Amino acid sequence: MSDRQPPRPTDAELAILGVLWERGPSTVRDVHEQLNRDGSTGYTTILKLLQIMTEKGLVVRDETERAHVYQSRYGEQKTQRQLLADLAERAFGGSATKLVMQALSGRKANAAELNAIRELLDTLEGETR
Amino acid sequence: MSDRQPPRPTDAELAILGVLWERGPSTVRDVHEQLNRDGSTGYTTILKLLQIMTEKGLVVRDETERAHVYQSRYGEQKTQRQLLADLAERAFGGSATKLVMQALSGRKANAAELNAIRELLDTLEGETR
DNA sequence: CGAAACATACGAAACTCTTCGTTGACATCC
DNA sequence: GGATGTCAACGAAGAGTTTCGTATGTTTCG
Repeated sequence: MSDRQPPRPTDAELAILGVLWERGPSTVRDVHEQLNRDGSTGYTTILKLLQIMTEKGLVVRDETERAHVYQSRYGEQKTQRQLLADLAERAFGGSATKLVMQALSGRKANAAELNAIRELLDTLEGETR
Repeated sequence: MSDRQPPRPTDAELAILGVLWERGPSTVRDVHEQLNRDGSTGYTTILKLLQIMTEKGLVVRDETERAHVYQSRYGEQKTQRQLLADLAERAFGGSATKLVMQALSGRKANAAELNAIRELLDTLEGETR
C-alpha cells in the first residue's frame, strides 16, 4: 500500500548499488573505499546519497551498529530489468524486441557470446510453444 | 574538433526527439501538437527545450522561415545505440551481452519476434566468421 | 490601418542531483 | 581524562531539468 514502485536510480545511485550488489551489505566506509579506486568522491557524498536512497526506498538501512549497514532493496537483475523496460518505453516505442535487436547490431560479438544468446533463445522458444 | 560527443538526452528531450524522428523536420507547433495528444505541456515549454537542445547540439535549427524548423542531429538508431551503450556501461558492468540476455529473459516474446532475433544472430555470426 | 494570431526570446520558479563542509555524538587509546 | 579518530546528520551551494509567464516582434485579414 504505502510502497509505490521504486524510482529509477540516478547515475551516482547506480554506482553505489553496483557496490552493494557486489559486496553485499556494506557500511558507508566500505562503499566509499570501493568507489574511490577510480574517480574520487568524498565520504560525506556517499553518506548523503545513501541517506537519500534510504528515503527513496532504494536501499534498506540496519542501524543496530554504530556504523549503519546498507543493503540494496531490490536485486541486481530486477533493477536491470526495470531499467531496460524503462529505456524500451522511453526510446524504443515500448518495444523490447527493437531494443534487443539494436543492442545486438550495435556491437561486435564473439562466437561464445552469440552462442549463449542463441541457447537462451532456444529456452525461451521452448517455453512459448 | 569543436564537437564533442553528444550528451545523453533527458526524458523530455527524448520525447521530443521521438517526434522529430517520426515526423522529420518540424516546427515547435508540430512537436507541440504531437506531444499534446497524451499529457499536456505548454507550447513555450517545448520551445524552450528545443532551444536548449539546439545549444547542446542535439538538434539543428533552420531559421530561414519565420517558424524555425528543427531536426534531430543524430539518427534514431545512433541515439538508441548510444543509450544502450550508456546503460550497459552504467548498469551491466560494460557488458552488452549481459544486457541483451537480461532484456530477453525479462519479458514474454512471441514466436515471430524470437525468429527475427534468431535471424539477426545468424547474420551476425556469418560476419564474425 | 489595426486587431488578432502566431512566433521567438528571456527570465525565473520549482524541483532534482551531486557535492561537500561543519557540527556534534561516540569511541579509542595514550 | 583529554586528544584523536570515526560516524551520522544537517544544511547549503551549484549545476541541470522542466515548467511556464511575459515581452516583443511579425504576419494576416477584416
